[in-house]
Amino acid sequence: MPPETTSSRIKRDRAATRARLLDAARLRFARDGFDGTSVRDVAGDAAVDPALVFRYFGSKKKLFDEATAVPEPAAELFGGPREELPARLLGSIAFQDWPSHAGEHPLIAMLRSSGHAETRERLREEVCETYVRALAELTGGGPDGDLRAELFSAWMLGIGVLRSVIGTPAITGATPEDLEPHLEKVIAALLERG
Amino acid sequence: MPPETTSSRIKRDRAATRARLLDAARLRFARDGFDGTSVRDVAGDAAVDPALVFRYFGSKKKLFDEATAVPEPAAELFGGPREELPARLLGSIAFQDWPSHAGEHPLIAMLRSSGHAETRERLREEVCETYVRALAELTGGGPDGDLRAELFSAWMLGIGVLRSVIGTPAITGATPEDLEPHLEKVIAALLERG
Amino acid sequence: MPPETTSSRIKRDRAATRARLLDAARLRFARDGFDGTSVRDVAGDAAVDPALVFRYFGSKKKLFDEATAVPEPAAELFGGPREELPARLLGSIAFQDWPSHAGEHPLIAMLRSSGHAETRERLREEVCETYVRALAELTGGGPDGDLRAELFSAWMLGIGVLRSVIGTPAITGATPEDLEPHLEKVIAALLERG
Amino acid sequence: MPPETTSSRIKRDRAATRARLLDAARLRFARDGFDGTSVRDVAGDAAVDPALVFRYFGSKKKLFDEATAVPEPAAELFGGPREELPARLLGSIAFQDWPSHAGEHPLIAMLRSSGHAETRERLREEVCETYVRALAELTGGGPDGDLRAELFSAWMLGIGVLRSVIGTPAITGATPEDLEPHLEKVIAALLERG
DNA sequence: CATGAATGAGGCTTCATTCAT
DNA sequence: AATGAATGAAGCCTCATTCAT
Repeated sequence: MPPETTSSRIKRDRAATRARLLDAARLRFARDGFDGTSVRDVAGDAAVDPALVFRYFGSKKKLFDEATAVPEPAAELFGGPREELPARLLGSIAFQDWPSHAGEHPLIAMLRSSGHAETRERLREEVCETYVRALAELTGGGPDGDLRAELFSAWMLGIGVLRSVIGTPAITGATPEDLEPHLEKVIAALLERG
Repeated sequence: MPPETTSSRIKRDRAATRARLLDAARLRFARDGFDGTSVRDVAGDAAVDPALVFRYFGSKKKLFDEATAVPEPAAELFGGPREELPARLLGSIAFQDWPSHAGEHPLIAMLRSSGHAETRERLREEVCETYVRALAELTGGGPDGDLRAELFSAWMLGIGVLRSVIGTPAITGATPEDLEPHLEKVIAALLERG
Repeated sequence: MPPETTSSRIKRDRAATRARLLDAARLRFARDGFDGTSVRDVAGDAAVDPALVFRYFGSKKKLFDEATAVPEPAAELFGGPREELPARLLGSIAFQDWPSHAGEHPLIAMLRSSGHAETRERLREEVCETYVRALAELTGGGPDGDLRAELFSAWMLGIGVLRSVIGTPAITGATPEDLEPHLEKVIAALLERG
Repeated sequence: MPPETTSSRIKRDRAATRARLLDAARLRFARDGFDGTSVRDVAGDAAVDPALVFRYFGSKKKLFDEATAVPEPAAELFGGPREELPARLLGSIAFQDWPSHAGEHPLIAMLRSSGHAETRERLREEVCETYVRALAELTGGGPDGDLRAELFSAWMLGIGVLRSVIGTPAITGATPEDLEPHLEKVIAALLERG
């Protein structure tokens, strides 16, 4: 019997335990929010003693921060051809499955913890630095370029909220193809130089 | 002193106390969410013993339900000329001051407690029955009329979120006049018969 | 059966419960120090739920502060004839039984929690404002009057420590009469104008 | 490379590590007391894994016992001329810097952990066997020789407490020269044959 | 033998809720 | 019917200590 069998009990492996805690935390925080998640919950999901949360992360808050840290700037998301950026963003927010975040886009999931000021700040930075900044390049940069980029971001975020959180029927049942023609029009209305 | 005076005084007090509790609860729940609000907070704001919350409402949850029950459908909102409906809705979500809800629109405030399934359900009903239904009348009712109405609702809700919760600079600083031209275009893009 | 029988179960009486907690805290803190005492211990001694400690005192620290607050300036202690003051002070520190403080003088008991800076500060104030100040009046006020008053206070405190804390045999077994002649001499050596 | 080199290196390391742990423990226990010191603190100061504390000493308590064991009776302290013994003792308690004990005399430092019965017992032994015994030789051995020796020890200990723990101003600012005349008088009052 | 991952008990504190008066 | 004292569960976190590697 190979020795890995023993070690496959997933025990005594700092990196693995930390990662399991982080995974569990991402899921719980995404689904139930910061207040709705207890350290015991997370530790239980990871099949680990709650004390390890503090050993590895210092506090519930720091675990939350690390678990909800935006992943890589999604290089592929912003890498492709410019004209397709809005479609890719919308797809990422509304249609992509994020198994690590209970299925939702991280931004949408973080809204669930927006009662905490710091979470709001992180949301603002992420929306401004990533979405608005990238979209503003498409607006032709007029005097209201940022406003239009924000308005388009608002639309995408709103779609995400209606689809993932509130669950209105039409948007929830829609496919990317269903949305495509409307996306075109809204792009034309908000993003393209007026 | 006639006995009904006493009893009516008590009755008025009881009703007044209940109302004060509801007002306080609305404010707290809107500002801090369900989890961020304690029964003692609410009772303290109403200058009332916490036990009365249970006497009058049964539980914190039931107080929440009653406090966040959607008010009347805001007759005036839907009463005016049809063409101005989207502008009125957007104004209501993004620009109106709701003193009873810590300044925010009730829908936006309820998002703060969307970790609770029942809150989500109530949000869905409100969005569908009120916003989508009313807007669908403007879409010409094509096969995707509901979808377009939802997409427009998503935009308005997203604007509310970006303005009240996340606080992105351009939308936060915008006036109704700033938004007006964009509103026109998005109406044309989503609501008017394509 | 008189109604007091029911209320003699010592329940539902805010003042009495608070007092019982305070008594239990004084005893525990005196005997085991701040760190050696848990809120559960105190509440257990008072036959009360631990949560009441926080309801009535706010925190363990505040309970400690209130429990170890110096009682009245012991009017009788400083009221009598001046020449007998040292004897009365020594008696109070070394021989008086303080049932509220596990038998020890409060100052001696507080030494057990002197790991906390605030406790040291309170001790300093008490020693300076009460003992040194009163004794300095007996020193003839020479340039080193305060020093001699402190040196005499040190002697009394040391006796208290040896008797109550360390338990050296001769002092522990001594009676006030045994100490009297030595007291006279030390008074002459330290307090009286040299 | 001969094998004993390796084993002796290890042995030296083991001894050195043990010694470093003891030094760190002495310092921490002296400064913060038993309860205020954690095993991790000590191990951290010694730059060593906390588990070694248990491997080398068995428990925190045993580490404490060993770390606070009275050092050698300080031969030099008791070696000089008899008449100067009280002055040397007082200097050792009140003015000597004990870098191994955070600056304080070990007896004073141990008072900080006097909540533990065993610490008190060790304090008693040390005071009796060392101080009282040596001082009793100066009392002329009358019937109350031990009592007078204890009373003088109490004075010294009290001075140490007021100076190092409580920090009363006059004693804290005093130099050995300031104390010298008072020392003479108290020696005459307590130690010399009456 | 040394390392460090893991643990379980216990600490302080808050909260929704119940119960005696 | 109203008050407020009391409660018990749960929350976050720390610590001494053990156990696998």
